[in-house]
Amino acid sequence: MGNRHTSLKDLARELNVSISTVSRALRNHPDISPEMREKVKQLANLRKYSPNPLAMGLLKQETRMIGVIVPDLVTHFYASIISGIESLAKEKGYFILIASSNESAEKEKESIENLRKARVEGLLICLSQETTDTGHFENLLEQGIPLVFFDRVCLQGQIPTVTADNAEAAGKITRHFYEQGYRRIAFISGPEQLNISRERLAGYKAGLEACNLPVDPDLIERCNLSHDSARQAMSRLLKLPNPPDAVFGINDTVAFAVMKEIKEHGLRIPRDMGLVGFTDEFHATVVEPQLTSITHPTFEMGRKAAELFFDKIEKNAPPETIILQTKLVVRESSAKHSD
Amino acid sequence: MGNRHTSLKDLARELNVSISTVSRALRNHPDISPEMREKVKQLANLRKYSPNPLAMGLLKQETRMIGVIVPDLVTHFYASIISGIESLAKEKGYFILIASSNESAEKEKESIENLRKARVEGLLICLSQETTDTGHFENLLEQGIPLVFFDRVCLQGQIPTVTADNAEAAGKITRHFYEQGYRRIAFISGPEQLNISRERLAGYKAGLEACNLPVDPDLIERCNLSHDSARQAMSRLLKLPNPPDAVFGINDTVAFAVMKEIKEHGLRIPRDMGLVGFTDEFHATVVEPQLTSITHPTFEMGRKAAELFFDKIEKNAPPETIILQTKLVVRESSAKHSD
DNA sequence: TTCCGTTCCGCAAAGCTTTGCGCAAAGCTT
DNA sequence: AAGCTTTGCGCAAAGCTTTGCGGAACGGAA
Repeated sequence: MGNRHTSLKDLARELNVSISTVSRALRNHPDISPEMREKVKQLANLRKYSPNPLAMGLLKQETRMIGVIVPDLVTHFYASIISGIESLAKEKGYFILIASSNESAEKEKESIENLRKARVEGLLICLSQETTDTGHFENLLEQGIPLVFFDRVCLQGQIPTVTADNAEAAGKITRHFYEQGYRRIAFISGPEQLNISRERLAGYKAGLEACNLPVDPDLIERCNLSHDSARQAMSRLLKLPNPPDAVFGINDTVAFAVMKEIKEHGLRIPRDMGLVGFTDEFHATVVEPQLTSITHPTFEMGRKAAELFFDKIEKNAPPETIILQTKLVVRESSAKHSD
Repeated sequence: MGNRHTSLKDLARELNVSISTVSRALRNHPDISPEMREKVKQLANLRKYSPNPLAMGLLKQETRMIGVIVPDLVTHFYASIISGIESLAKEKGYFILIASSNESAEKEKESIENLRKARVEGLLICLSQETTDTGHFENLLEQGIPLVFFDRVCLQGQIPTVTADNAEAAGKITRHFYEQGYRRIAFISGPEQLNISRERLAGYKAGLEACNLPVDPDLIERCNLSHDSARQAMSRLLKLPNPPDAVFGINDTVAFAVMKEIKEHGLRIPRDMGLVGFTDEFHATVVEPQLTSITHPTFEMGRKAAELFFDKIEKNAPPETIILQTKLVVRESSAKHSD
């Protein structure tokens, strides 16, 4: 193979000194004479020595790996969050192990176990859509495993979390619709157990109230966040005797699916139907009409989540709840008055 | 902390037997009596014992980790490939460590070093756009580190690779344009050092020839695969005295950027300008008009790349070159005759 | 010359697992 | 009853690193 890395032992043998001497020389221990130190360092460079992280891990009882679990890997939203996590992890000399739950509570549990078996030092998790039982998280807590939730969270107060200001954002959207002249504003939400569903729904209702609009249960739809399910939800809205004139979707996927359904139904956006989504920068500008949306600070969300993790393991900081502010970026899909 | 995992030693102490007995009992070694085996297994279950991968790695000289380097993390294309890699890795009990080169040759090198330091057993790489020097890859080869390239490759023959059939795909696109009645077909390519640029360019030219169209150098543009650079390339094409009536972009990002530029220029797709991209399923249907495109089998590409890696480490298979067939999916953006 | 203090380095343990070998006790044969 | 095999388990090494402690050699001082 030749595949073997050079070890301290190799260097020691070649220099005819003991392993401890080599180790100390490389770490600038004062017990080692300057000449010896230089000799060792030179050879180490030549042989491209780098300490074996397995041995170090065993010794120090740390793996410098953290586990990240997201509902899926292929959505830009999560990819971007992961990117943020990775940026801080890299600075700290940590690697991240990524697993996807595929929105399944079962797979989420499985991934947690796998990552634990791999000896990650902590877990950063975005809940799967299905997750209702929080027992496995409480288990982790009891075992003292650092845990951070982002975007979709639970057990707030006990566990550090970072989310967007969902209620405020949903309120912004509703008021924006109102200002643009829309009066029957619908909301396509997600599963009730998700905090993002609940918070955005609450913000939506608060927004309606602020505008003196009634809350019409007919205008509140649910879907399971899949493309098809979102289209069906929109389809139901369109079949209403008194259909909405504006709708906002709870996330990227939903917004795009809704857009398609509206178009196929022969309605024009924004003239016949206003549309606003929750998404990150990238996708919103690709579609036509460009999507007015709440832009998530995804990269920052990831980075903050990582920060919370390191705060925990470095300073044993108490669980903090970070709420990131969002921006309503007005584009074409809600500009009723501009066309 | 309590954060410690139970070890064989813990089990051994609790059962008043030796560590080796515990180890053998768990591995069903015949030397151990059935009663002892059961007793050990029960306690192991109770204490949730799982072997320490660091210790195992040290012993067996394997980490069960593989490194993956992609040009970026946030593009659906790579995310989907990674998803494919992960699916096989998971089956084989391997974890993947993901790094992004950000299209920089420097960062690519850096990532390789980092992953090597982390003791990955092999590397699956999609070249950065900048990479011209292949020295560091040859180094890996000499050291006997399993290496697989996907999508953007080099050193073919020496290293296992999996790519799309780029030339054939580009030919298909060109002929499709011709059949739709387009006659001045432009191609926006990427950096010359990338095989995907060269192969698609070759296929483009061959396609023109097959249709008895001349190869006009004016119609061949290059960009650095960024959004802005692609738009500028398209802008140059539009300013030509004799501009194209169809264009195909070398990848997702380019295709979308081109689409925007065309629209902002006041041209209609597909009537005034045909457009075809190289992309995966997801994005093509989100934009309007829906994008005719060569769909990459991204997930499969990732999975195949992982297969080649395991072939190498399990059977020491010689470097294979896998070429995946693509599909031309005709949608709206090139349907000149249907509107 | 003897003793003490530096200076510089090696031994060994710990962290966890697997496995070849050795060893004791029990069971069997003659 | 003596000698053999089998059964069931423990010792120790190897894989790699760090670090407390012990120790040799050498210098200087008395």
